[in-house]
Amino acid sequence: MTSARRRRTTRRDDRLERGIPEATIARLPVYLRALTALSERSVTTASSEELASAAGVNSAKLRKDLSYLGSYGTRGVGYDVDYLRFQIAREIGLTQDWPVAIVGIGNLGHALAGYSGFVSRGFRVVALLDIDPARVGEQVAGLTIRSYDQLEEVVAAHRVAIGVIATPASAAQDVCDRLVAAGVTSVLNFAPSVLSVPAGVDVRKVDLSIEMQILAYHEQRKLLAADEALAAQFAGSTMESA
Amino acid sequence: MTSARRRRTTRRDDRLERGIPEATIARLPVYLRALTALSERSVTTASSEELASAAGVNSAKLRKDLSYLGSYGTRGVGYDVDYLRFQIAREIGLTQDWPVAIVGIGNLGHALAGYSGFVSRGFRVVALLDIDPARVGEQVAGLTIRSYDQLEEVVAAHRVAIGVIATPASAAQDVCDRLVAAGVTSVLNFAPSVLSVPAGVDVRKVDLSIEMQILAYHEQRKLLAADEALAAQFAGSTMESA
DNA sequence: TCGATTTTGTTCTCGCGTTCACAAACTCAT
DNA sequence: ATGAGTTTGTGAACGCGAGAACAAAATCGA
Repeated sequence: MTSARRRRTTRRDDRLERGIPEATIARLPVYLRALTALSERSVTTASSEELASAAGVNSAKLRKDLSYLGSYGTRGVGYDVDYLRFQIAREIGLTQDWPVAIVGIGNLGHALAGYSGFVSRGFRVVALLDIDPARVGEQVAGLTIRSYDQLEEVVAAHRVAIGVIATPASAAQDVCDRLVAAGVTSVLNFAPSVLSVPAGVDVRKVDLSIEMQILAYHEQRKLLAADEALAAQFAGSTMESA
Repeated sequence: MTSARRRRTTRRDDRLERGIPEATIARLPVYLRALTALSERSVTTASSEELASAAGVNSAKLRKDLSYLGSYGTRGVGYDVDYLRFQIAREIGLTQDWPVAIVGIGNLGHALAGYSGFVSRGFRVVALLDIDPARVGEQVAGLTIRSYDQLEEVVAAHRVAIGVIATPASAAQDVCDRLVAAGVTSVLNFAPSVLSVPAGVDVRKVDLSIEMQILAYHEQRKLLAADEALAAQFAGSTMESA
């Protein structure tokens, strides 16, 4: 039976079983965005070179990435924009509906609840939860904020698989534990804290200030480099006069 | 002169000249956060093992990362929390003040303007800019929203080196061009678009929906894996009965 | 039908980052 | 003072991802 099932082992089969490299997965949404933009401009076909420049990557990398999904291009022609778009969307899982719950409706939670990038990609915010009784009942982005106590109820009722944490750091681990216990298996964490979760649960962290700090480091290096160049120039002139 | 300056070439000197690996830079803010948390709990000393678990990384990696900065630990003891904290902050450039301008004060811009993680790390939001005349003049997080027209003026007046783009994708490149022309050399982009900038300008992108899509991919794989396990079980039982 | 041209899919090589493992260096108890 | 016990800092091995380069496959014109 095993041999019958594996009679034709293509690269695609291989990759679906062994998994697509994480680095590739992280770029697929970018390609998807580029394809959507092209499609909106009524472009029907695009070469790897065109797509790559639209996505801001190297064309060899793009072709290799796409080859993990299968052979969806035509040599001598390029890729059919809409067809490839669908294939990538299917691969990521955007052709199905993902109910999402957001916990912590402060400034950031507010912004996330109204973020159009979610809705347009198969994500559906089904619940907003906050611990502050003063906020419960408030309308945000067409939803009513519910009590934190109803977390388990909401997760079960909507079969929520993805939870978003937008609380202060101090509350994040508790929220995470309750989400996981209620059945959530993927967590997107905006709180600046390290979460520990059981095996089988995925956590991704978005830290707004970390990105800023990385920029600060490079910015500082630019200043230092400019200083050194100036100092070297000055040292050179004193050497000459000495 | 060159030999006099380089009489003692330590690893630290090397790394400061050749630069610290990007992957390490990206983790330094995480270590910083962990150290701050320890300091607040009045912990004065921490081993690489303790620090690593607080930061959610492997201890060998943490030690190697820290070794790029210099030898700030004591063998047999560990790291002095406050001392190491200061060294990392200095390395990243957080001991100085970074004026920041935010362009696009929608939901997300609002959240960013009020984000405490910025202020507490040497970042100072000095200006909020929006193109919508209806919003200009509004008070957000203690600042008055100013007109997009004043961008150049504001950047020059406050010597803004870091610009944050929180506009829709369609406006992002234009905003970026104007920021760069005005003197900004680091851009943090929250808009879902690929920005092109001249050499010497750093861009970092934060895309809220990409992280979500990566989670969706893994979530889908979990479902597929569960399906396959079920199918295999079923196939096994039919084989037996056949 | 055939050759020229274009563009994909894949192989190969190289470099970076992660991890292991251990010597060097420090503390502490006796 | 010395040995036992810790913990850092780093050399070495390894694995993954990036990019170059090319063979395979498709189109198109004659």
